[in-house]
Amino acid sequence: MNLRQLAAHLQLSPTTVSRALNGFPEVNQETRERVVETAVRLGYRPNTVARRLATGKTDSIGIIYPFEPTDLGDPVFLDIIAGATERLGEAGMDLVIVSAAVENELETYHRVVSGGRVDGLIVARTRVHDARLQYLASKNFPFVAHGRSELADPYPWFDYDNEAGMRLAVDQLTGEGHRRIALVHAPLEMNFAMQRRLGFLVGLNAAGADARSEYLVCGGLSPKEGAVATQALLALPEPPTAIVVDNNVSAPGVMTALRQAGLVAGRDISVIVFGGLRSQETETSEVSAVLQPEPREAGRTLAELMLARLNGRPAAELSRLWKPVFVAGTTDTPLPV
Amino acid sequence: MNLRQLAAHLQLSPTTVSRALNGFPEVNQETRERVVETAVRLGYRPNTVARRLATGKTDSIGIIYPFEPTDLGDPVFLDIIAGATERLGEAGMDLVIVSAAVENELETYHRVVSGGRVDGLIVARTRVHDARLQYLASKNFPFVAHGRSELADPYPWFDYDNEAGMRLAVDQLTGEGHRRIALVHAPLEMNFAMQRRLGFLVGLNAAGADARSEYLVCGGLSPKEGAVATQALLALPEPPTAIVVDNNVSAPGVMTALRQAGLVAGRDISVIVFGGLRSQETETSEVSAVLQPEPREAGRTLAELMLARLNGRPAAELSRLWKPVFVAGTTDTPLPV
DNA sequence: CAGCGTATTCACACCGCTTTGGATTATTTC
DNA sequence: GAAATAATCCAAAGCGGTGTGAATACGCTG
Repeated sequence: MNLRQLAAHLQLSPTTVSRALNGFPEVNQETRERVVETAVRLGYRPNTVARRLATGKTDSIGIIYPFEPTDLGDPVFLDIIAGATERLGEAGMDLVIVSAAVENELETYHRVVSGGRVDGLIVARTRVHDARLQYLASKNFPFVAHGRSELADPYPWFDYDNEAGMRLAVDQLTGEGHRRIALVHAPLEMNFAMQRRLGFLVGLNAAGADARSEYLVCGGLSPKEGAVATQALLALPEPPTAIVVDNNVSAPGVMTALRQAGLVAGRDISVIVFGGLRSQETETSEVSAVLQPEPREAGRTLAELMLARLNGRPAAELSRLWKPVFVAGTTDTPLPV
Repeated sequence: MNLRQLAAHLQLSPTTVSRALNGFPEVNQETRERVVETAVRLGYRPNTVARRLATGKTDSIGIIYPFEPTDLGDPVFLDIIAGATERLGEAGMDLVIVSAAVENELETYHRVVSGGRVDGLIVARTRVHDARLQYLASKNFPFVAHGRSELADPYPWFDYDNEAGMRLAVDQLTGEGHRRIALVHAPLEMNFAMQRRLGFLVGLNAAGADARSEYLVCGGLSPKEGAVATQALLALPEPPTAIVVDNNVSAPGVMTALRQAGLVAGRDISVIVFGGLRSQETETSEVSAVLQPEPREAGRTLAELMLARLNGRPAAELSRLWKPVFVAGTTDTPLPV
């Protein structure tokens, strides 16, 4: 049942039927009712693809996520997807997830953009210098960045206040007397890693502590790398008394490494995780954490920004910065004197 | 840069250019090379939507997921999406995620199917009598079910051997001497819940224990409901000595309820979780679990079945049953004599 | 009653690609 | 050398909608 058939059935032209269904003013009220009634009765639904071709809008926005074959992925990613899907659904749009191998990520962006598959893209895990954002900006293709980046012109983004968040963690630890504080951070090409690192250094400095270079280790973005980095820290001649992990993907690895070394977090060593651990709802020992509130809301916000962008709102107005909060757990304790 | 322009540039007809790019035989080798070379040089990419309209294939398959506004979702869902996206990406297809409020779920199916948005659907969390599957089957619309269901004709599905898996858990507990074993199960309209419940009853029976009706409680599909169900169990005049949780969504709630009651799993009460807990990689106390291996592989398998189905393989051949395994943790112990 | 504005409907081109059914050469066959 | 065959290429018709400009009918004015 397509438009032509429906029109024939009604003894009307396809044009009029289309108008009637899409609420254009220049159609007789009586006719419209007749059209709508018959359409419903015959179960007519416009073909999405045809409409897309005609209008040039795909009514779907994409997210290209670099699924690593090895790691477990970002535990909040699903929540973000859920929130975004939900908000987009309210606007009648779909979310298309495209998988990209890390090595040909940019190629995937080219394909998706020039293939006209989606009206806009959500870009996750921004990097300090992000070729993806630069590409999209140069093509003037609508996008929303989940995390800021170095970019010449204003662009829509949603981010947490990473520097302030990290300050919360460091201030907590220095307040407890810690001075030998280590940072297990994500690769520094990630924008959030740089910002959090900055907050870390500023926080240490404010407390009159010096940042030792051997305490700044990269724990990648996987549990395994987090574990390796932690083992290196523990093997130092003078190991840290506290560890801050700047992301929740490698954090499980950090915890595992500590456990394997026979250390109990909160007793033998203090740990604070930026982003928290998903597990904490289940366990007796809760990880002290800097939390971004409501990952699902983050997804909704990203979608909201996207929709606003597609409605032509200027990019300069489209940015949101969320303040993380510190949530006390049992894994940080004052340094014994 | 569209096909027409590219053709004009090459002084060829759109037909020939299309043929050349799509590898049809009736085009001169020399011409083909010239076309391909120019297409690459000019950065031509066919418009996905137009191609879809012309061919009638959307090259994307959908998953309609009932995102609950309240719960945290299925922790393995992301892995499944990741696996499916990955496999579909290898075949040049996209995964479209459509959000559906629970109340108008079926309406969403209607819209997506007759709107011609996708070539096929993955249906998650099948129910014993599943209106969604019945609808899709009646429309002869390609789908793959994640979990079996009552359906007249053969259909493609992927599932775990729920009954056998539950037997592993029950046999473990009865082997440890437990007789007062409770089951916190998902709503019984879910197919897996029925199957696991069956395995539970059969297992108890095989051990000569009787299944008390007050030990069979519904823990919904959310941590909160799981907690409520557990509290009810603990409040019984004769509380169980062991609990099996049939899903990992409400399991965190069960653990929380135990903790709040001052009980330590593995010491005061035994617990086995079907599906395991995501947290277990981080904690010293590991939950004893019946595990389905590699959720990411499940996603790949679902995609694989979908592709096979779209290639016309008969539905009868398209089913996969995976055997769960028991993974010992520290939350189950022999009953003290 | 010619003239004109308004309300309603329609014919047709178009979106960008695929595909069918020739058309045009070039090559082979007898 | 004519006919059959193969190799290339192309015009045009979709796919199923939307959007533009024109046609038709009606009522009203002067």
